[in-house]
Amino acid sequence: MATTVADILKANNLSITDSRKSILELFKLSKGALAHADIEKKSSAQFDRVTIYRTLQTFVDKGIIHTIPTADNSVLYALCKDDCSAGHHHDNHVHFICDSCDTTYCLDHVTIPSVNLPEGFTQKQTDVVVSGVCKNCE
Amino acid sequence: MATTVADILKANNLSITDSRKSILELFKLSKGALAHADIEKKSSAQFDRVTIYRTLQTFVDKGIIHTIPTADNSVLYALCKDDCSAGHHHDNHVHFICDSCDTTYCLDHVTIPSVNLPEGFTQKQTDVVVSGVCKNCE
DNA sequence: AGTAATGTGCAACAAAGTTGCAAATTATTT
DNA sequence: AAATAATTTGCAACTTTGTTGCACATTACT
Ligand SMILES: [Mn+2]
Ligand SMILES: [Mn+2]
Ligand SMILES: [Zn+2]
Ligand SMILES: [Zn+2]
Repeated sequence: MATTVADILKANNLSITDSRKSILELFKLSKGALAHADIEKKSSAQFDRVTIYRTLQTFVDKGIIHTIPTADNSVLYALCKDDCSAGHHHDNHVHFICDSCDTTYCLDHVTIPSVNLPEGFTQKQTDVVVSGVCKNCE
Repeated sequence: MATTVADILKANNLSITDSRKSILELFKLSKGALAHADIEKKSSAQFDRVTIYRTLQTFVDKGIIHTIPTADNSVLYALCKDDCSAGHHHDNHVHFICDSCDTTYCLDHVTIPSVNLPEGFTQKQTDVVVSGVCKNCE
């Protein structure tokens, strides 16, 4: 019994609506991370820009998706596969951006390496974004 | 004989103008990275928004400053201290963002750890952004 | 089915970034 | 040191991206 998108919404105390179902479905079907613009294009039904913004924000708040920092400072989102919850993300994995096909992957099994900070600096969170060529493009 | 901002501009074949001198000076005096908005505020003389955009882009192109990816996807810039040149950045250092004072540091002496990518993925560049509390705020 | 709670779309707005072009500044040549 | 050529600046106009308030629609609850 695979978890449906409705299950996920229910588990997070979110009303089950068309837009949330469609957008969450998109994430489940997508190989890589999605930007706001991708969702506007890919979703068969047409949702208002504002609805998409709010849906994404809600999903981030609930720990359903996480944002990914990129070198060109575009905003990307991907499903949380770790056990994230409202207010507590712990997506401690490396992200990979393919220079060729532009897909952004969550490398869920590549853990964040530890970093030796100078005296006086305390680490709380570490983001690692690697770019290069992905396995489909090599 | 310290290198003046004019020297840096000259070395990069850039005309020595008021805005470029002021903005470059700002970077030299600043402890941390600067956003476009910081420059608009901090520069004593008032420059047009467009001039600031273009100056920053020129400096990035010439390898004088580099951009820093951030979790909240704001665009930050900092001086390149490594031997970067036009078209060839190699700022292989860790960046640190203080959650308390919001300063972003280039940790020039903390080298990027290596990451074990899955089969088929080729690494070209790695960005590491650590957040936490800096030495001034602890 | 009826009511309360929540979410959506629209409109209007704000912020961020881009482009073309004339005027001003800087560099180069005489 | 002028004159000229090359580059840069500021303005205006525009695009793109993101935000907010509110009436209406949908979903959840009794
Ligand atoms: Mn991820
Ligand atoms: Mn740096
Ligand atoms: Zn690829
Ligand atoms: Zn600090």
